[in-house]
Amino acid sequence: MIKAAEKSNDRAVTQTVRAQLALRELVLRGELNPGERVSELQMVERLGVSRTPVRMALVRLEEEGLLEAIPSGGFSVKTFSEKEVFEAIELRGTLEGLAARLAAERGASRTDLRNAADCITAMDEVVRCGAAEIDLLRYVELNARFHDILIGMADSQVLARQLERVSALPFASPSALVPVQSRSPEMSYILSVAQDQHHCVLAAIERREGARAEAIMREHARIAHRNLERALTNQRDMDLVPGSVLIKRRIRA
Amino acid sequence: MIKAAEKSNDRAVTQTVRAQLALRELVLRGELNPGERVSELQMVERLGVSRTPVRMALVRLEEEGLLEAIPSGGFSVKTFSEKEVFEAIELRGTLEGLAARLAAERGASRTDLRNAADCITAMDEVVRCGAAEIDLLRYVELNARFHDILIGMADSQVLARQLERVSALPFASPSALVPVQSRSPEMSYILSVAQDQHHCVLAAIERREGARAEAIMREHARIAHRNLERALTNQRDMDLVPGSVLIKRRIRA
DNA sequence: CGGATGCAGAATGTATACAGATGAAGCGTC
DNA sequence: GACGCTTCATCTGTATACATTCTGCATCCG
Repeated sequence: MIKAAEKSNDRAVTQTVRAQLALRELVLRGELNPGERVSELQMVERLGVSRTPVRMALVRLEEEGLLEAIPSGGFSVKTFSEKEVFEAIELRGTLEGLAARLAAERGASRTDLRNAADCITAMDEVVRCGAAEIDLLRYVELNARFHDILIGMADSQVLARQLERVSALPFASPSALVPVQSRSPEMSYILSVAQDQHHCVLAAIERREGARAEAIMREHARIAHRNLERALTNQRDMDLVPGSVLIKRRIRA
Repeated sequence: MIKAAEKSNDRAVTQTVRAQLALRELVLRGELNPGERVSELQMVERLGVSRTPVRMALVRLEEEGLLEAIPSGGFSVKTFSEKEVFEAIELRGTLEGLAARLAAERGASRTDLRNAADCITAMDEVVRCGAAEIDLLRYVELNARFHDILIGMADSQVLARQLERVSALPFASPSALVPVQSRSPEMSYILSVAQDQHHCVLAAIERREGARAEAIMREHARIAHRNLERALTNQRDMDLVPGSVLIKRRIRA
């Protein structure tokens, strides 16, 4: 993936985009201290592009929510309280709920329904494996695809755009917290619950049951809630949470 | 280069911010043809700042949703279908519903509750006037304030930020479509319904009735829905809709 | 000893020059 | 007369120079 990008970086990919991707990576990997100012000149020498693309990237990452404007000028790496992370997940659940309801009320296309069904079937196969043998990476990939298809079924550019913004916060994206489950003894139990919700929401959409579809997606997001709670109490599980370095942790007993 | 008058005017306001405000105004007033490319150099001579601030403003307005990136480079004025406008309003309703629910579940502060109550009381006075004498401008102002207070009661930066984004689309903001009512014979009727919803949502929040508060705010947004439908069928009412020039209208019988 | 002031360094905001690319218009040929 | 090619103008993307502002530290005064 990255190789392909580098391969064609001479033409299609502008310096601005490259700077944006590289900067995001730096922020998410915690190589820039949270709360600290992001110096343009330092980024110039670190990313190998001039100030103009760096500035563009900074502005875009601020809009994306990963950076914060400093009143006196410039940007700093944003930090998130535990409360904010929970709220971001809740927000995603609400928006995905809206997407599911719209899909149900408007009616999804046959191809969308079939794609979603195929996706669920593939996940069924992954989950059916013994707990020790589960291909979590594949599950994460399929899960992300299912959520994308769902958003597509709502057929709303406006909503899709907003959901993109929420999911830009790495810990709020649909499958961000799935890996945390891998450390849990209840993993296969949680997975089958989540998977059942996938089945149910698709059934609800097919039957035009908007309210039910919405409710299921909201509850579905609450699984991420629970996973996050687990990660917050078990220090070592935080490694599995993307962008965890941005989360300003409270002291816990 | 900077004139003394402008310098004293606002030293704090950067050229970028000025360009952003001016450009947004140009777009919203329809002085830039929707769908057309926004030339940087033209904006330079029209806004009186150099290319750099213009570029910054363009990027920010794209993130804001008023402009659209052209694949080959540059930006164009975005157009919205009627469907998208309805969806934006629905989205705002959903998010405000979430805000109301959070406010109810978490409990609002006494000062917030009192401010909201005061705001409603002031609106009551405006609405109580005879239909012919209503100070619509004041109602719009109070309405906007009430919605702001409500968002504040949810006490969620993440949610507030998202709502800001949705309301950036001018026709989706809470009181954008109120003026359309002024041309309606049912104005005072609609106003009192909306006002009753204000009363009810506040009561629900006070009593910690989250589900009810959420449902009310969703339905509250549907009033904007109805106003928009009116404006779309009555050509002349479209003048009252902010940013109406961006709406790509379908042919209607 | 503490606080204020002034200076130096750096960082940002802004302007502009340059290069590659894109799109259109005009000319030539079939 | 139409189609295609070439050329040119214009635009964006990028780099860099300049000016103003902010920050941090050291020094000086109360």
